[in-house]
Amino acid sequence: MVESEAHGLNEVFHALGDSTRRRMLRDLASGDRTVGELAAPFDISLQAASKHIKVLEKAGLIEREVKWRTHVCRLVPGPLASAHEWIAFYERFWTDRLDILDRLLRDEDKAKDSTSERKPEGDKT
Amino acid sequence: MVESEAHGLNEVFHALGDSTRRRMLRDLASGDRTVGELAAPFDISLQAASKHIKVLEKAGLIEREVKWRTHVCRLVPGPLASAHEWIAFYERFWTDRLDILDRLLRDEDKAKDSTSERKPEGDKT
DNA sequence: TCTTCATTCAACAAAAAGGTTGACTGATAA
DNA sequence: TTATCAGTCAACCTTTTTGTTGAATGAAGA
Repeated sequence: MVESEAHGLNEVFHALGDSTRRRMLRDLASGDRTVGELAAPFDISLQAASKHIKVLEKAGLIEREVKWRTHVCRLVPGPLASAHEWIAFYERFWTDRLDILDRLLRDEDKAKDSTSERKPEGDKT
Repeated sequence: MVESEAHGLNEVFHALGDSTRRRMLRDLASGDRTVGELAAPFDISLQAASKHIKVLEKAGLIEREVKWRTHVCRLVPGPLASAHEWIAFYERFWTDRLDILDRLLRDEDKAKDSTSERKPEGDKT
């Protein structure tokens, strides 16, 4: 799992790496939207918005249903779940690590009090 | 919360949108690594790898401790947690939506058998 | 028939991303 | 003293991204 699913993750994370697109997803979370509706909040051309939508589509995050002249977009949950899993895995991984580190440091502090050098790790304003 | 934290998210998601960098994070999850060690698995120049590392650093995903000539890199959990939260929020949101949609469609199927067209939609905002 | 309208397509420009090579750094080992 | 060695910095190139404007589409409505 760890890295074998590199296929879609590039596209998904890339799609999420832009606030315009994240905003579009937010709007879509409230209900389906046409291309024009998705584009409306932004101060960019419809064509530019259309490209953003295509990025989301390519990442598989949304689908569109073409009802003649209007294209209705809708969220697709799958790919976000992959990204979610990826992050969850690593987050857990290094949360554990930090936990262990923390315990080690505490033990160390307890064992020897002042030896050679301390390695604070938890103070930087 | 929803979109006010757009600041670091762009950088974090962008950093995650590249498999080289994700692989570096994976390696870092097993323990701290020098720049050279992080670069080793890849068939790119050290300088290119150094740039990737800087992207991770700019996103706040890693920190480095410079021990004279060698730079030791270490994971930082915070930013990934933000990304995690962002995704978790939306995932829940539209999982719920799909759930509701599913129920609506099932009810609709049950109520009227064949009418004209479904038009789910249950929201505003 | 002719206009309308939502959207894409095409061509272009500017900026960012990702890669390369070459030069620099400066304590330490020889 | 001099070479080494990990890593950065700088300049450069190519590809991708993001935006622009202008034109095409083609059913529906006048």
